[in-house]
Amino acid sequence: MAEIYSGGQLQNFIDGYDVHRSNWMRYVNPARSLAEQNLVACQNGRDIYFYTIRPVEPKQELLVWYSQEFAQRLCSQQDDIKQKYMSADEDHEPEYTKQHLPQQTWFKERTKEEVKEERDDEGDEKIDVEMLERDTPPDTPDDQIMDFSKKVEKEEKSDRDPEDRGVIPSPQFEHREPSLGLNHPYVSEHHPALQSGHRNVPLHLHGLYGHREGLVSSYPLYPQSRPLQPTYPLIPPYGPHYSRLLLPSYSPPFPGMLPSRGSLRYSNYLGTDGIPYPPIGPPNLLPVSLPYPPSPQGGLKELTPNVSPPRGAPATPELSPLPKPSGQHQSPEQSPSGCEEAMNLTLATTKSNPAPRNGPGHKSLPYPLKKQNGKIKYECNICAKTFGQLSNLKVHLRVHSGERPFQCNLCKKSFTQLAHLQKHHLVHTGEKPHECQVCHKRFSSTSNLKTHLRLHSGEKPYQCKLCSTKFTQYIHLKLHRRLHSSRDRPYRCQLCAQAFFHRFSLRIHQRSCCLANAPVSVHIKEMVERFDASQEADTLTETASAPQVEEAVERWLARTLEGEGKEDQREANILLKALTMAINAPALPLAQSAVPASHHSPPLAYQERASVVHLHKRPTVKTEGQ
DNA sequence: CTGGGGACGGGGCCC
DNA sequence: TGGGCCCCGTCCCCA
Repeated sequence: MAEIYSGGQLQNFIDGYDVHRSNWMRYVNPARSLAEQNLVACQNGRDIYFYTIRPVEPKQELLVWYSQEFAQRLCSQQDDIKQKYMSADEDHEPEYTKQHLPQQTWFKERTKEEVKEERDDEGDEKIDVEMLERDTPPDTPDDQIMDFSKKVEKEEKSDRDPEDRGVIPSPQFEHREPSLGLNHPYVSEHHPALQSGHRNVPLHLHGLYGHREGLVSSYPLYPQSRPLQPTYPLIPPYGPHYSRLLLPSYSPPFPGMLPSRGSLRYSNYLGTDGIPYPPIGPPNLLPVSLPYPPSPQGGLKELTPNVSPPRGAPATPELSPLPKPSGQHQSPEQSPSGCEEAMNLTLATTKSNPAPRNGPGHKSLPYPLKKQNGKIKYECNICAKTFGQLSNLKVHLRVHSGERPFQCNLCKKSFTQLAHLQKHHLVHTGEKPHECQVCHKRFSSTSNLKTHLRLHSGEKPYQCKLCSTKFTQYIHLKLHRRLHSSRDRPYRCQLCAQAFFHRFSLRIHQRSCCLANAPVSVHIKEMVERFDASQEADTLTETASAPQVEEAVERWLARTLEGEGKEDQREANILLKALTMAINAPALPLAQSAVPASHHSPPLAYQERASVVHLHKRPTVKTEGQ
């Protein structure tokens, strides 16, 4: 039997005593061990459901696992029940005595006697249903739970013969079929709302997670729309099959994602809100289908959380973050009873302080605060970077700590942010949500789409400052820059150590800038450098005459400033004159290079105009160093 | 070598 | 407080 609570009030109970009114669920055996379990009972609204936590092969017995302690508690509660009967409301006491007292002893009597007659292969514990007290909104849509049934139905078509006790074909878990819930045996005919005799039944077989555990009060934390949560400590942390088959409607969107770095510690992730896993991404990002390779981590041991997730946490931890590297582990194997111990650990970890954090960024909490422009800034104590919000800083700290809590189970890549993992998953799904409105080519990210759009707009924001070649992507500029740096520049200035590809470039450099007033000749110096690396300069021989160099400079300037505005063209002409003067200036003996620059300054006007050219550079063009 | 696309990292900001 | 979304930037691969 099971009690159904809503809003903390007992609404009804489900009694599977009468075999003629009960359905198959009353016959499901308890598992003898956690590993044997393949069913979990849960409450949705007024109904109790079983759902599978691992694939169930044909003819395989369905087993709901209950802990030893739970069974003992159930038995010990019989005394409590009797006492409650004695003190029950007078209006109902007679009916209880008449109608329900036999059911109180049912657990003991039936499990040891009646059931023995019905079944040959029984264990000692005979508990049909786990009692849950989930305060599920009555209007919770059915499709919010157990959508996996549809998948299962496709995969397994097997016998639905109710007489085939314990060997329950998966389709029988189809939640849309009312006859498959545990409510069916009795509630339809004996619903307390319809039968006054069943109201306020003082049964308190609360089970593992009754009020005495102090956990029920956390349920209202879940939003109304949040679907049913499984009874967590009864759910072993199985691998991929588990995540695929279970409650996908509120499972993470990408079943392939399993935290696999070490063992799971939900308490670390839960924080204070009790929400056991990250919200699901937008529906349009859900993969249509996913390959589902078996977990390379193997079986239960590797995937078993060392600390059970808090009650109400989902059965699917795929998108839960990986454990922080600093926590202490305790595997279920270490505990006398993995389930109960896990529950206790959960309680302890959720109530106490989280595990201390190690590593950089975690030492000097609380985070240092700065005030900038009247706003509080949170400063990273590693790199001194400031953030407007503490949450941003916390995410940032993962950069220093190396923590990458979100791991893709398909390729084992891990990420610092869930969003990155979600974006990454598009690699596996092949989904490309972003479409170019011009050519309708699709891209997986907005960034890549934006880069692509430059092809249509002609925008080339990255420009080489040496040869003025423009690129649509920065990486192209960087690769291009290697061309300049990889070549030998044999002609080096004795004054500033700047080297040039061409002798005439060095000559222009020395006559125009190195010997000129430094503040105003910087741009000239840069222009000479760019010209030196240009294709126009490459076409010249080292013995080129001054007019030839002048002509090359003219061509280069024209090409460089092609498409620029009139103002830039005018400035280019002035710059050309400055360079031309330098080209045609008499050769300076090297000894004169030591002469103070002011003695050899080019006309001031030229230098000033050159600076103007620099100012008129288009801001959208990013050259090196910008 | 250039150009194009894919993938990913980091951070800002809103809710 | 943390998730979600968005943006920018960077790197890699390949034609």
